[in-house]
Amino acid sequence: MLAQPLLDYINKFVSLTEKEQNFIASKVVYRKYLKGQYIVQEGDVCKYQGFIVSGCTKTFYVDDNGQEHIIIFAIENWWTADIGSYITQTSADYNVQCIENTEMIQIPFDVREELFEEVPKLERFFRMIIEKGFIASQKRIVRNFSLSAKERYLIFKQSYPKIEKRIPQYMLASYLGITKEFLSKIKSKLILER
Amino acid sequence: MLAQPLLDYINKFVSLTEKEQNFIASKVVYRKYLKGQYIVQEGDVCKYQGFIVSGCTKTFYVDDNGQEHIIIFAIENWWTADIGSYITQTSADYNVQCIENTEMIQIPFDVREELFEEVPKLERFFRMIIEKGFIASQKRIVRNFSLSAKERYLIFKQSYPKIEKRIPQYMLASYLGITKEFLSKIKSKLILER
DNA sequence: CACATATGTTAAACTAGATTACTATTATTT
DNA sequence: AAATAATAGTAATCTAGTTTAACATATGTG
Repeated sequence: MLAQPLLDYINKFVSLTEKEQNFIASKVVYRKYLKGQYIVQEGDVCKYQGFIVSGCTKTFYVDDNGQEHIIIFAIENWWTADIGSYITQTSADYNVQCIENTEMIQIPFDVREELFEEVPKLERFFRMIIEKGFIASQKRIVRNFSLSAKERYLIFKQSYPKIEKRIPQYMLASYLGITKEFLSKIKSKLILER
Repeated sequence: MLAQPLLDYINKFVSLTEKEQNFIASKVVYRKYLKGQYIVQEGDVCKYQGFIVSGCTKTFYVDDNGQEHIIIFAIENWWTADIGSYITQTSADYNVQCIENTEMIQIPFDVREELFEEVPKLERFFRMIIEKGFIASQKRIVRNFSLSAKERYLIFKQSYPKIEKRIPQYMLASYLGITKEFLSKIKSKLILER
């Protein structure tokens, strides 16, 4: 079944009955996107929270000077959305774009409440998922304040070696909050140091 | 009743029955702290999630150079804890300290599951609360990347005028991720510009 | 294949913000 | 009221990271 990867994932946190699994499977949407396609565009309302089955997305923000700032990458078994826009159904601040061909299982906003009502365990599941996200987000704020760009680069490399190999350097620079030129400098220095 | 401010707050998100309110009230702990007291210390396990009735706390991190980085302030009707430590019951990365005499209503970790079991609505409530926190945290990451220190200062002033008036400037500088000297420079420039 | 478009590197000049160090106010305590 | 500690301001010098601009190398695409 197309929803299986999502059900497997949820079952790691709460245990679903057969019936609950079928209900969830009947409400979610399996969908494929091509590299370059947008899942959310700034200004639109984010209609789906997406669970990535395969592929990779970037969530980014374009500032007043036209500069792109990548907030987060997402790969297999991660969630992706403009969560602020999705939850409050207001216009999105961020863009979500596929940087590889991507298969997702989406939870449309208009079935969300229905899912919670029919499967209250999902309240718990999503609470746990978002707790994880919040903790990671706070850690990132601290790191951005207390670590140098070089240290942040090394931590990213160590934490997400899979992602580092899949994305172009200029996107990583954007995620780290530095220019691509400076990332290039960091890398060449690190090679010399070895 | 001492738990009333918390019950009122929860009732804004989900509606509790009399019985549920009594149950919650019987499980939470009302407590007073003096200015300067620690609620959580780095290395300890965070035992409580606290709802502030009155007062003000700062959550901060001390980096390898001994520098203090304030992650967040909390005032009346806000929650405070090292949420990562509390949820996973592992040792805290952060310190939470009162910067005013503070009254709190605390949810001890060891009654948390019991509360969720007896009042499943709380799963929903805490999901909603943490969603809000996560969205704010993401916004802060974006701002730190795309805005200058001056802009961040002006946004803080505008967003939390109450907090700005209650805290010393050097703590605000720490929260903004700059030195107190540079904040002083920003402020004097702003005065000249007017 | 050739041409375009996306990606990566290097280096010089520049700037936001840090560091250091000294002075000026406020609070708090005795 | 004097003394001490906590808070705030100023200014010179320094540095991590930016900007600009030129060049190099992939990778696709008609």
